[in-house]
Amino acid sequence: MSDGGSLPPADRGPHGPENRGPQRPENRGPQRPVRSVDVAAHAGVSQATVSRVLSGKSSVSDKTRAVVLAALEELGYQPNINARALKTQRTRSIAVVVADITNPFYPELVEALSEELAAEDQTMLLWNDASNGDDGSVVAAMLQGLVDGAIFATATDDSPTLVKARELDLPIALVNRRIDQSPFDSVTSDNANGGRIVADYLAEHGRQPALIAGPRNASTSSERSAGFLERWSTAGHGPPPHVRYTDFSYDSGAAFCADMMALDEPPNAIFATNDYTAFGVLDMARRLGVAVPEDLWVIGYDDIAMAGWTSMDLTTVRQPTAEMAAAAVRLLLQRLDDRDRPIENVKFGSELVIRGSTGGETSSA
Amino acid sequence: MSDGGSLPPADRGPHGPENRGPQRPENRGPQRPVRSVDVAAHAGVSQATVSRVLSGKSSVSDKTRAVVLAALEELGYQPNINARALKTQRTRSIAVVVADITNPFYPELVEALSEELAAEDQTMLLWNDASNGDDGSVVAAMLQGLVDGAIFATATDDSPTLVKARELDLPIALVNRRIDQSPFDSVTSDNANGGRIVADYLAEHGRQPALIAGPRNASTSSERSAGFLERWSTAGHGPPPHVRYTDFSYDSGAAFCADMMALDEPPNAIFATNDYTAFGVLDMARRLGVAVPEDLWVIGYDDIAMAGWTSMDLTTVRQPTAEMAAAAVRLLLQRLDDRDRPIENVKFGSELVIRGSTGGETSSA
DNA sequence: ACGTATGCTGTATACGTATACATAACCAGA
DNA sequence: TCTGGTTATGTATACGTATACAGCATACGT
Repeated sequence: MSDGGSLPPADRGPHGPENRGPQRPENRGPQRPVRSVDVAAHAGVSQATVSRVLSGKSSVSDKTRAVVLAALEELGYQPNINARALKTQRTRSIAVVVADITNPFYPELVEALSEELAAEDQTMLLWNDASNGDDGSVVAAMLQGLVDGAIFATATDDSPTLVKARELDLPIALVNRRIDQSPFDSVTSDNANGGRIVADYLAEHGRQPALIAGPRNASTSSERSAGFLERWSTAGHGPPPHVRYTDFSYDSGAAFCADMMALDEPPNAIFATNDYTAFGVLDMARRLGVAVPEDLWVIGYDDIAMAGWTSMDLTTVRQPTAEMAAAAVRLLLQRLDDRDRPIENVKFGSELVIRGSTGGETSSA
Repeated sequence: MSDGGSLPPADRGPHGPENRGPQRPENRGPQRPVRSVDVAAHAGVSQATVSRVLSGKSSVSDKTRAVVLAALEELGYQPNINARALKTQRTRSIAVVVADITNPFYPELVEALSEELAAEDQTMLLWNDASNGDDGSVVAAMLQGLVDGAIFATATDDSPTLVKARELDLPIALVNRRIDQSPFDSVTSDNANGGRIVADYLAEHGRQPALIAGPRNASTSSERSAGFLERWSTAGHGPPPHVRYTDFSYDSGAAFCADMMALDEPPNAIFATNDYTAFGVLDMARRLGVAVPEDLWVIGYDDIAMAGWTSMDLTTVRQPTAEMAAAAVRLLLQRLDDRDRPIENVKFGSELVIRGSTGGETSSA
């Protein structure tokens, strides 16, 4: 004990000398936070012992533990996250990267991720970034120790960020989309099979579809359309469909639908590789007076909540968003614990959900 | 100089003695991050000088600055955020608290907040929490130094979190909703006037409306409905409307519409205090075969993107979400710079946007 | 009795940065 | 030439925590 006494805070405030005198009833601004050393003084132990009680990793006698716990409670101790992170090199924060939070699929995914992370006592930092973090900010955040790892929901095959992250061997998990030859843990659903299911379903009912997909460098888009097109051609379901690769937006769906309906021989079904785009298709059909499903079947992918709305009533392929989010969080946290574990690629099943935007049941299970 | 030499890293790795020998082409795991002291050694200056160059707050000779900048670049230096935060007591991180990210109004708001914060070089931590952070996690995050401040998008009058935050005088800004006698900076739109506009518009066209609002403890809900109801009664627009206070959900809108249509004398207009709920109203009308706008006018509030979709085509009151987000960020950052500045309550105007869910223009400007 | 193992606790230190303080170099004015 | 004031830089320290290390007490075996 070199410094006098053992009173908790003292005159450490920014106000100068003393804070004595009659206490004002007003708030005097934010008090100086109480530190573990204050708790230690209050409990009559060393700071190290307080730290040991907090971490629980080291042995402390029951009596001491009780005293410390009481002091923690009484002083309302809150650990300084930054000091802890500096010392441990762990933040318990995870970045979640999403390209477009206004696409309603992502709020659902983000909500699930958020819950899973909270359950693991992790904090979520949300990157809503059209460039997918390709400004380098996500990598920087990891290198700067802002976050321990990142979950990418909208990875693209050619993402510079992921190239750099791979070089630096940063802990990253992909969810929803994966990338080729991925050196990253990933959680996806069986997109190719989802595409096949749709192809079979449409062929079974003698429909001649068109396809609107997202960009080719997104696995959700490429796998769903590849599965769909491959099945369509190899199974001899009919003449090749019109195909367009764009983005995943509502507007693109609307534009595609308008273009298709303007053809001499318009398709009588449109498969969109995501629900949000399918809504654009539906809305344009509505505007053009094209009857759904009589004259046009519409199928989406994801089964977001809005797909079940009366106004949409969209047949779609469901993927288990919540389970996928949980798996992604699990994979990332496991990797943080063991950087050398083998890469794991989890794939969930997917399932056709038939609603009013198409006209018939399917015979296959 | 007490420690030998001035080589950057050295044998600080977890691998033991030396890292010499023929370099392996494989990645050797994440390299030890380079610290300011490494940069200093590389540049032949002291760590303090590197820090001065980085902060720019202190004078450094042009020559030294150039050398340091070159070293920073060459070594790919990234500052350790936690160490910096520990020293400065500033994180440059802001919590954004939202009750339900799947309500499509919030992704739009969050996106705007995210952009504004990024422009100010702040990181956004998203709290998606049905309890509005009332588990205490947001307050804890601030006390623990995880974030410098917080923006609440879904404040409620009786929120324990805000009570505690007030006691602790934590830097918080409210956006979208405000609370009574607010000791917090806030940014809202003129909700009461929005309600009045809707009342006048409906009366002008001889409609007899019902009202579905969110909870009473949300200012958006209470102010919009109060403005609406007060104007309706004081202007002698007609008999008092049916009113229900629930949550802001789609399902509540649908349920309310069903209940209203089951009345002996159903209203021929429904005003919902938010778009998301109005969609539920619209969808139930569609399901029940009630013609909109012929038999039922529907009006929402917020003018989210979906309100403009063909399937919704919803008349609504627009509030300037992006501007509000920008103002909220500005207020919070100003408060962080000066904790004693007077509370500021910014209020934006709002404007009726007439679409197909109602049948006529308005005569008032 | 001794020595050794074990459990508990305190002391000292490190994490990486920002900055107060000291000091040296330089320059202008007399 | 000396003095006083800048400017530029280095040295030392603090932020709050976790933990290696050492020391002490107790328990246990012989």
